[in-house]
Amino acid sequence: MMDNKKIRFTPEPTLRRLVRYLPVLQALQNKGIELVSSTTIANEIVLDPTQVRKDIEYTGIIGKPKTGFVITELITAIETFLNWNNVTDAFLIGAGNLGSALLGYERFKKHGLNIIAAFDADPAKWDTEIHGITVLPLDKLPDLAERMKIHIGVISVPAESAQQTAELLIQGGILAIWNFAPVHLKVPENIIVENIQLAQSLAVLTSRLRESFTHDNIMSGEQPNVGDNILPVNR
Amino acid sequence: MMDNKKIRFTPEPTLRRLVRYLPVLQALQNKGIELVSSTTIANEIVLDPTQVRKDIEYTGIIGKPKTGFVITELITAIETFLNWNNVTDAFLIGAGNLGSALLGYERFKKHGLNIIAAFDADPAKWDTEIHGITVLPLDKLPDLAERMKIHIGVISVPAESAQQTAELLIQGGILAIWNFAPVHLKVPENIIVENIQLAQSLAVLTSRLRESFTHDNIMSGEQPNVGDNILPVNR
DNA sequence: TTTTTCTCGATATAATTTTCTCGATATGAT
DNA sequence: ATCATATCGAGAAAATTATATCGAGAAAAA
Repeated sequence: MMDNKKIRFTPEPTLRRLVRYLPVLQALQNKGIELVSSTTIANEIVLDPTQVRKDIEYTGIIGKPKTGFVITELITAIETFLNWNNVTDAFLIGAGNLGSALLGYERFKKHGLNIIAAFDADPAKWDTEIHGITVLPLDKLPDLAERMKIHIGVISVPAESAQQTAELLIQGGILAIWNFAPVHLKVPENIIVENIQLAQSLAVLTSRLRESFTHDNIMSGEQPNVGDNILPVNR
Repeated sequence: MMDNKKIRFTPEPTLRRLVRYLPVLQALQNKGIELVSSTTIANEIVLDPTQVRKDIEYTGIIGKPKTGFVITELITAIETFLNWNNVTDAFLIGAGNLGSALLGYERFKKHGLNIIAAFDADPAKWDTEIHGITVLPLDKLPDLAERMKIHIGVISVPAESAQQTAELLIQGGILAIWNFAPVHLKVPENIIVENIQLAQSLAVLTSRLRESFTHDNIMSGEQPNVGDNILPVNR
């Protein structure tokens, strides 16, 4: 299939920063300001102005020397770039604690995601409504996904059933999966998977906390505890 | 103080990968296997073996040529490195949909986090229990945090009140914040903040989806839609 | 008008992270 | 005992990402 070898995607750090620029821009807009410089944005979120300009370059917007960027233009360009102006219908699977919370998140619609149905394996949940969204039997998923041309699936099932849920989604012709289950999904390479791994995030937090203690201890000359082995040993 | 200029933290990608090694190791352990090579781990999650070795190096564990690493040793070392063997008590603020879901997550205890109390500004929620955890009035937070020497705060309040919640936590002597609110918190630099930004994750997903469409279109010779400006323009 | 100042965007440099290469070593096979 | 093989860990190379430098253009001030 042609040489689809190496298509370059936008770097993830850039995408994440673009999201952070939006509230800054909106706040300025609310103050009635029409123009913004990369420096202003950078100051607001502690970043390098050059980096802000590089990120903005991806959206295709070009600024003017001395004045900067037109805020409305920039907001629209970022939202378009992120595909947030095309709201896509999605299915959610797993109407447990987390799934229910996600169903209640109105905000997702502003971010291009509209969850229109939920699925669960538990018959007790079938035909109930959670935040206005009906829970359906899991086995109806592939057929419905295909008929409704659903492209995004949100997985909030327990770890054990995540893989088979993913397969069900793929069977239904889904293109992208937002995965909240703490497992690495094995999927064909054309399927886009974006993970929310709470454990990973928590690991960063707890490690940093340990590291900050450790560094303090080193400074104050205290002994690290047994098992505290901390930094890579150079030998 | 002293010269705490540049203490090097473990790279975040390394921390995140270490978390992913754990289930692989546990699965092998459950099969009765005692030794593992970096290649085996790497194959399991589609990664470079050298990278696996580099990551493991941080934990202080050293392997043996030809045989690899002792699985039990490695698991313990990773968990210790992540500080998951020292379970830390924490407070959660904001007992809404998401907050409640988080309170129901038993798994966090295995990851070094034990949420022992929840706080909310809404009097209707005071003294109720969610997943066995009592919800307390928000204004009791700073005093209690200080007296109980709580080091971690989990913020799951709406965006508008996140900053003031953070300040309340800091006032109570908290050291680290796990922030689920969609805002960038402004905190003193010694405070550790780890964000779960659903919008950012979603942005990666929706962008990739757009990019994959766009690339397909390019290949099939179709015109991109108006406003699809996609890739950085080289001029 | 001319000068000053601010900011863009192109290019260059630096830092970080990932991947590759290779000698050393432990194990199992001959 | 010797050889073949798998694997480690150190260091080099490559790739990616972030930061710094600087000429040019636009606006405001002199």
